[in-house]
Amino acid sequence: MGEKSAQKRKFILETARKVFVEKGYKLVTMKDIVEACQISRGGLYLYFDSTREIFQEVLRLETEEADDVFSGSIKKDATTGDILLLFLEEQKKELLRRENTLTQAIYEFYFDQEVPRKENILRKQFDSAVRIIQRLIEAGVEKEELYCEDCEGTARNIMFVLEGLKIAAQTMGVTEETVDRELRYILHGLGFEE
Amino acid sequence: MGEKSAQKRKFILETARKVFVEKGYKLVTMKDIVEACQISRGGLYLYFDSTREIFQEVLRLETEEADDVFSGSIKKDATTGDILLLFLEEQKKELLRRENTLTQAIYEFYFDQEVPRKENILRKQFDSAVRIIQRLIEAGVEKEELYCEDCEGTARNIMFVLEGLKIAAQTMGVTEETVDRELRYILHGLGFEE
Amino acid sequence: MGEKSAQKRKFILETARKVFVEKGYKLVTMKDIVEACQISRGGLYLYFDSTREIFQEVLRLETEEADDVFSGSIKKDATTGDILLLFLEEQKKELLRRENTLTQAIYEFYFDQEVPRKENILRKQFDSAVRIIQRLIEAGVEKEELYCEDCEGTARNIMFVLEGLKIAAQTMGVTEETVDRELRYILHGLGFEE
Amino acid sequence: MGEKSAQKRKFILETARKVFVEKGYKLVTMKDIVEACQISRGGLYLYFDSTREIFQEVLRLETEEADDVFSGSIKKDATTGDILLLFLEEQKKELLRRENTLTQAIYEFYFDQEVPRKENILRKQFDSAVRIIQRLIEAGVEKEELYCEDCEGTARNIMFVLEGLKIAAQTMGVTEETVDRELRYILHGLGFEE
DNA sequence: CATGAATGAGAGTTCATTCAT
DNA sequence: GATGAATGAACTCTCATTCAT
Repeated sequence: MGEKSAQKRKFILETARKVFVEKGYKLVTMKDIVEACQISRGGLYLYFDSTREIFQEVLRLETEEADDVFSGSIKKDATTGDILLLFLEEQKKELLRRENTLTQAIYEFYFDQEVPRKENILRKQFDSAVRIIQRLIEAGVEKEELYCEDCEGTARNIMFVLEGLKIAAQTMGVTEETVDRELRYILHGLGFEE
Repeated sequence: MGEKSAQKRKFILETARKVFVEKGYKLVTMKDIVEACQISRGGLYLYFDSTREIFQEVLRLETEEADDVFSGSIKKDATTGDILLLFLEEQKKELLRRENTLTQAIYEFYFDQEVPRKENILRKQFDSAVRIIQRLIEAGVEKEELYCEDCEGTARNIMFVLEGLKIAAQTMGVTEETVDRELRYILHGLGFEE
Repeated sequence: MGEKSAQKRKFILETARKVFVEKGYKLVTMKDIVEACQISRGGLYLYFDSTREIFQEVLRLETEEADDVFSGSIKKDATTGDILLLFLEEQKKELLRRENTLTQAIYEFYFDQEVPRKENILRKQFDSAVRIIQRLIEAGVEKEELYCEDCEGTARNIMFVLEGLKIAAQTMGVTEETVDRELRYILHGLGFEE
Repeated sequence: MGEKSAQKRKFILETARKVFVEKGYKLVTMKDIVEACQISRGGLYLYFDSTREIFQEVLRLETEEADDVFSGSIKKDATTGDILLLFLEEQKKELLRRENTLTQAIYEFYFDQEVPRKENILRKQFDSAVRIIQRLIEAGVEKEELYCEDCEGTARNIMFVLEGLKIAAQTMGVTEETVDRELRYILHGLGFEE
């Protein structure tokens, strides 16, 4: 595939992303994507064979960028607590966003697939987030900003709460207050004084 | 559309439930259900007009039974801690079950729908569970079996963790140890000694 | 078939008539009639086997009554011209009525069927009307109220104009003025002074 | 829906025309047309969305051609009376034709539709025919070939007679003699000597 | 590479007709 | 007689996928 192709491929993925944001994963058809991209029906097949393949690529792009964003926010110099707060704030924003989010599509995708554990991006991101939080907490404990008995357990617990909030936000609706209250609960458990 | 044979209606709903367990919500077709029920194409339409309608009925049955189960387990005489343990054990079983669970279908259904907050069964069940856990904890605190500063907050937090575990189980896979570890973490936070 | 049946049969035909008035002939289904009658699906088949059969019966009733009406209006004592006027007035009313008329259904029915000439009610009515008009004109000529060279030809011509007006009313729309103008044209041709 | 192949579009319309000739308008299905055209089920939908749309296009073609034919026959040099005769002869042929005529379908179509007066092709053709006949008669009167008091009224009357003959031909059957007699009646009224 | 017409499988839906009760 | 549940054929419409250009 030449250079031009790479560009078009990118364009398709970006456009398809919008479709997935709009309709989730399961009900998206090749036709939907063709129409969104305004390309020819056959043209799409030159690049991808199925919505599954397209979604996987969309997901790959998504997570690559996500990693960038993450490391970006961490590079800033700040106290450990600040970083943790920043991270949680970021999660909150993501959580509450109803537009432009792939969340539902991602869940639907993983409902459908028997993805080998190792290749499961959702899992990889979850585990990586746990590790980061754990390190943040450990750093905070060291500096005596935070209190924590079982840093790994706490980190994991936080992530499960965030997952719980995320799915709740998508299925039952969750207000900003609810999220704030949960975050406060978590921080309080860490001996964090606002 | 009258009630026709209540028995057949029931049969259809039970059979459709299996289909939803198998395929989730979004990709289930009337044809899938017709075939699973081994009834005629037109026959299904005597009872229901759409998969949406069928799913809602399946859901109603499901939650009615769920309520029964819940109150059933509470009737037993036991210490507060035991009841809480029992409840969490129940949740764990439910969580880890990959067969015969409507979880994915329910999530997909609520992804799709703009359900008014008050009619959102998922939400109602969540809120009701929070209240029950809260009462259990309060009872435990009174009997000095448990320790807790903010019972309502803790109850809600527990439920979000459970939600997080549930969606994680469906999308990234979660082992029994992971669930146990999480439950232990929660119980530990309540000053519960195993 | 007992008495009760005859009554129900009548009821079905009267109700079916409304359906044919509403939808024409070709697109009426047995279901339409069942629903309009509020009887059971199977019940209708005890009386009739098809919409075709039902329509034929409706038509029979219709024309029987029509004959009555016709002879009724003729019984009055009046000058020949008055009777002719009365007849044309009646036709005009019928022509312009868009509600409660079987006209379209009848046309559709005869489009569909290869009805033997002798059994064709439309034709029988047409011919009978021609004869009546002819006699009226002849009577008028005798009394020197009217002028006419070829009474049969004129009578037939009048009927074709009326048919033309009728179909035009159903397909292109025809105003009262248009009908009046035509009737005046006809009467003028007969030397009729208003 | 683009224009796709104009040729195939044309082919579909021509084939569909035959179907409408055969079955009228109301009972024609997309399937009928698909089968007549021997194209694929989905293929037809690339060109048209409904039988209604197809019929409208068929009708458009039909009337365009009709206009051509009409102006064609008028271009010939001939006495006014000859042209009128020619026109009526044409109508007669059309009237008596039981094959290859859209007449029934057109009537059924207009039964079904609430077509705005201005867009009603049937009406437009009727009105246009009235004007043409009127002009022919006027020309004939001028040349003293014909006699006529109210040329417009007569023209309209002729058209209603023709309409009456047309619908009679489709519903009760009309012999050639009947038509001839009627035409003779009309011509006689115009002082036309055969 | 790219297009878009064409195909045919498959899902939705309606209804005539039958039949057990 | 009467009911209405049940069946299955027939239609509508959509879309994944292919292929000639």
